[in-house]
Amino acid sequence: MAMTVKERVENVASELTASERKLASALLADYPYAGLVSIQELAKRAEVSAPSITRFVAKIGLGGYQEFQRDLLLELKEGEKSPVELQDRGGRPAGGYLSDFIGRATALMADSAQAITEDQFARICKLLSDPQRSIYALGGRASNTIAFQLSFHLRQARKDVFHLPSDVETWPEYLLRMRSGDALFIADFRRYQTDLERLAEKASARGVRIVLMTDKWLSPVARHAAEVLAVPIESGTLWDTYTPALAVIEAIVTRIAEDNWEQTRTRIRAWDEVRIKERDSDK
Amino acid sequence: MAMTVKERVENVASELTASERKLASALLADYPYAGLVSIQELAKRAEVSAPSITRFVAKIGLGGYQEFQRDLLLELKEGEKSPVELQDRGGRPAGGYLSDFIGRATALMADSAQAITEDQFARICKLLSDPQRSIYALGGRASNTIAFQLSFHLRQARKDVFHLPSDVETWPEYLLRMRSGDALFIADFRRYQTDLERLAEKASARGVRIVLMTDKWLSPVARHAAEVLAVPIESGTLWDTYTPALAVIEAIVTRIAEDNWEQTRTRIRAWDEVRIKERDSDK
DNA sequence: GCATCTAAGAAAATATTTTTTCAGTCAAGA
DNA sequence: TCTTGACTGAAAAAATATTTTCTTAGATGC
Repeated sequence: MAMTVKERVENVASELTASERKLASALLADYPYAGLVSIQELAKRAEVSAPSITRFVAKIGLGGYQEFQRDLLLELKEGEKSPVELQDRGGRPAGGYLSDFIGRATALMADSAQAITEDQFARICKLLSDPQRSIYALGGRASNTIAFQLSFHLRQARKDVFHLPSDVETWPEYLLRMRSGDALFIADFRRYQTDLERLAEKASARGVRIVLMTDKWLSPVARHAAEVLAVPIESGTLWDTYTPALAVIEAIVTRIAEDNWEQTRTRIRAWDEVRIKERDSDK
Repeated sequence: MAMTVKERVENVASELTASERKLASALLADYPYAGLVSIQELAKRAEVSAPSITRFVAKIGLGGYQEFQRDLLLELKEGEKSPVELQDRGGRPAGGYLSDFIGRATALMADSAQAITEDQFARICKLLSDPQRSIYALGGRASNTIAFQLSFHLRQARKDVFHLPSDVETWPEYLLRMRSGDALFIADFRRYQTDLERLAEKASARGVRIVLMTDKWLSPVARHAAEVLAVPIESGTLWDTYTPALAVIEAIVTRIAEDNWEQTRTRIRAWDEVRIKERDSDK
């Protein structure tokens, strides 16, 4: 599938029949959108019959109209990404490595604001700040640090925040402690961990509301989740970045801290005092 | 068709059910392409049933899945033509809390590319990838997670990476192990921890090269550091964000992984194998 | 002018997709 | 604890899309 549809058409251009040429013109005139409608509509627009299209598609070496459309769609998706997004948005194309990387991350982050509605954001903040519920959090191997950022800051704003250790052995203990209505925050990006799905399943069975942060391919945990935060991350590539995920998490904890400012301040102060006392007693 | 599909989704966001929200996330995470596949495929990807999609489409005020796809296609076609409009639509200036927050973070991140020269970046990458040296890392209370991101990924690309525990008591042990020429990565943002400065001082005395990541007010650790990465962070405010710091760290580890790709791949594979074996023996 | 062949569309057959119906499940409230 | 109501997905039904078959029209060579 190294060939684009357009290339395929050009390759066979010389051996096309009259109506096939008509079709090719119509397709190339509004490429690739013309090919993304139903075969009948395309037939009408190109003023040929549907069977001619089927034959045409076979002629350019594709298995059928569906495959043809799938290919066009993939091209479209790819095309959008590389030339436009990577160069245009990322700023200096000839910049250095660092500014290049940061350019990409910046673009992705801007996207993440789009991918999550304010409504969902508000709902999740409300859920995680509800003092009636206990909050449990954890993440996958690489994303655990991100999840930890959430529990760390959340702990400053409210009580009953628990971060599950990575060690699977300890999970049952936490599971038993979870009560219906509690919330479990899970960050899981590719490559997904089956451990997490099992955990989610059991927690979900106990009536725990699961908030999942994942990438666009959706972790299997999504099956059990009440809320899915899908952040746009080029997860799985060497060019990974978790910055959009971090930004969303920071937005959540900041919002919660703001809304419960009095309480947060009190908690931080109390916490500081304990820390200072401990240190003094060390001396 | 004055409304885009995305707008429609946002309009009804508050009255969506659990699986509809899941669907909305999946759609927005890969908008609009996610919606251009068959209803069944979308159902599979979003982990909901096809009927739920039909109901969802009706809920956002469209006549059916076909109409939904037609609209998405039209948007795509339009959007391609005028990038200006796309930008206009996307970045609501009067957006909500989340987009506001992300907007700030994005701006800060763009700045951070400016604040660090490519030269310094390259120097640090070289230092941290040098197999002759051992690498030690840690961070302050809040920034430890960020530092951890560095040691976690660095560990995949090379040997001899150690993350110091938060517990001060254990530090002397690590200090004694450090040798002249080793590198110590410290992340320290306001409010600074005096612990860290003492650690830096002792390490520095042993000939350890210290790389400091801090904010523009410069942690006291800077005194002993060979390299200071000052990332623009509104540290100390309620509106904190570590995203620029994370971006820089990710850029560093990505660069190092790329430069030592063969080795990194080998290490990751070996690592995976051990993990899988462990899991198997659990059974 | 006739036979023959290719190409194209109509219609039928097939495959696929979309929608509706319906029964089970789960959470919230009495 | 029980009831109620809303949500959900499995399965069936309906609609639609795609492909195949078959017939006709037109071109070409004899």
